[in-house]
Amino acid sequence: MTVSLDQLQAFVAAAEAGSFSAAARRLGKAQSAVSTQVSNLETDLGVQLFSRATRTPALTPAGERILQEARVVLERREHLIGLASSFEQRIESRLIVAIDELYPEHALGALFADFAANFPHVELELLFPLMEDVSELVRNGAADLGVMWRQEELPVELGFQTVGWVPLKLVCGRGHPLAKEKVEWEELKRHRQILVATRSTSSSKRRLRIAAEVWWVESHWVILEMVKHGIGWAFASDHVIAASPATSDLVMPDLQFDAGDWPVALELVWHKQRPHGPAAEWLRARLGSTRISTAL
Amino acid sequence: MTVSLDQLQAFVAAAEAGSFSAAARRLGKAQSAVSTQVSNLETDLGVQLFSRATRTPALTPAGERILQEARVVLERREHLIGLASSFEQRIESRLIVAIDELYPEHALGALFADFAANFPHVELELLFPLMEDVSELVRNGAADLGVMWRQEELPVELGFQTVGWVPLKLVCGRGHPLAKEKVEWEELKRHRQILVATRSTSSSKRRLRIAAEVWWVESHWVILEMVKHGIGWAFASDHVIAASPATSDLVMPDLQFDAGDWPVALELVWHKQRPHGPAAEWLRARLGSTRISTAL
DNA sequence: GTCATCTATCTGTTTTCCAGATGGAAGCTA
DNA sequence: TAGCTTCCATCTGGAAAACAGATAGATGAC
Repeated sequence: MTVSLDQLQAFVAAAEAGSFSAAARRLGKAQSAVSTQVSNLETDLGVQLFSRATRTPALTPAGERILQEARVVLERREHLIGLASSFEQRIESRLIVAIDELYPEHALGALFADFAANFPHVELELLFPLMEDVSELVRNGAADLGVMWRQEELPVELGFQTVGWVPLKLVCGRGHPLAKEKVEWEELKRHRQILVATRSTSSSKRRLRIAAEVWWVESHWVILEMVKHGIGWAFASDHVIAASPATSDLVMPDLQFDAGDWPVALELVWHKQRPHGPAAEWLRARLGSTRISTAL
Repeated sequence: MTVSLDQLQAFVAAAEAGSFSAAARRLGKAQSAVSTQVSNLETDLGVQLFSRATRTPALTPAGERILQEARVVLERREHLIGLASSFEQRIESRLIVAIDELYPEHALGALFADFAANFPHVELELLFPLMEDVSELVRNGAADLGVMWRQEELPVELGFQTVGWVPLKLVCGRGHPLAKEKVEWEELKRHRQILVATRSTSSSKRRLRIAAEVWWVESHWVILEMVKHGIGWAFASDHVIAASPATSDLVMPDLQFDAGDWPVALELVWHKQRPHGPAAEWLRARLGSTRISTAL
């Protein structure tokens, strides 16, 4: 009896993704590979993990229990790999950090000034990926660290830590129908919402969507321009609003159901398996301890 | 980066066995297979686990740390498999229990009478393996449960639980030089000791050896016969002494350094991975709760 | 110096896993 | 109800990984 980690990984991915096909897409494998791995695991364990009564398999009670244990095994393996990589105590020559544009830039200056003083020879690259999923960049190795919005679920390979909250404000143009007193929830639905476009297929693509009709735009600045021209309404953070030339033409509707601030949690993410050099560790510790203040 | 369980298993086995060759024998694999697995693990982790300065590799400090984590991963996998097998709630048709002869037989009668009443259709086989290692029998599946002496280390696949203590008494013949008053420790060393022979290569082969000169005999009864004839001295348990025809010719030396009883811990062992049916579970619980009394 | 034992490497074979194709079924929509 | 999309299990051919066994060189015990 073997029970390999690949089998457990396929099993956990299938349970979390909801189907073998979705798990295959997540793992970058063929659907038949996932199906076979799960089936082999059931044979090795002598237990049926999924019920095949419906089109997409559903976890059995035994499967629910085994799933918890499988997660633990995979986590212990990640921890072991993380421990191994901590032995490579060499300062990395290059560091790539992906930061969601929602993170207030003013907080970055002092942080990276200290970083430069502490690590004068590290070549730093900061990404502000608007059209890509930060977690995916960290996961596939294109970035060493990431700061992003909280997501419902992260790949098991990623560790995370909340680093603060950023308030979003709902804005529209002066002539927009929402630029009046006493705006109700249903009215938001009826008017076009302009959202940030991403090329990711993750659930983050649909974050903060409220309206039935939406536009997708790949630029915060262009979004505010469109809002100014009354094409629709949008969420934006304070520092983006303050920096926009359209600021004077934007108004915040008088929402009857909310104080007007929508706090969004920002999280630092890293890959558990990837070697953490002293520079990344330093930055991670600082980002983790430098709480973003909602009062700028 | 993969890091498979087979790699971790090879690594742990090598660390515990002291060499790749010994690990290969333990795992039933070719030496080259273990060597390659460990080498691949080092590559995958990016850490050197063994130093190759001497003939047999020695753990590096990083290897020591990783070893602990590897054990945890393997243990979690065993636990998962054990959980899976607990879902097979079917009473087994046959049960094989290996019990070291040191276990007092009088305690077995009532126990198995209850067992027969509770599981009338289970075919029971009791082994009293004198020439074989109980733990090895359980490990390779020749026995479902085992009762044995405590050992320095058990294979990771085995679970264990202390079930009691059995006093051993030191005996010699009436005409033996030790059959006098005030026997010192050094004198035990100088006279031949007769030990139980096993065909196992484990450390249990050397258990309780004190004297420089020893004989190995594959029978408790024959050992007492030889003791009776003054060939040497030996340890024996009360119930073996009481049942031997040589009883009246045996004396217990007047030890100056000890009360005369050498308590030996008996342990119940089982294979974590093997499905535990209700019968085995019942027996395990009873053996675990029925403490052997030193006062018969 | 001899012998036993160990490790790393190599080779050929076996086993395992993979992607892709396919057929059948479930579920959604018009 | 028909058509379409999506999913799963199975099959096939190929690739990759792991294996056992052989071997050379080195270490260590006697």
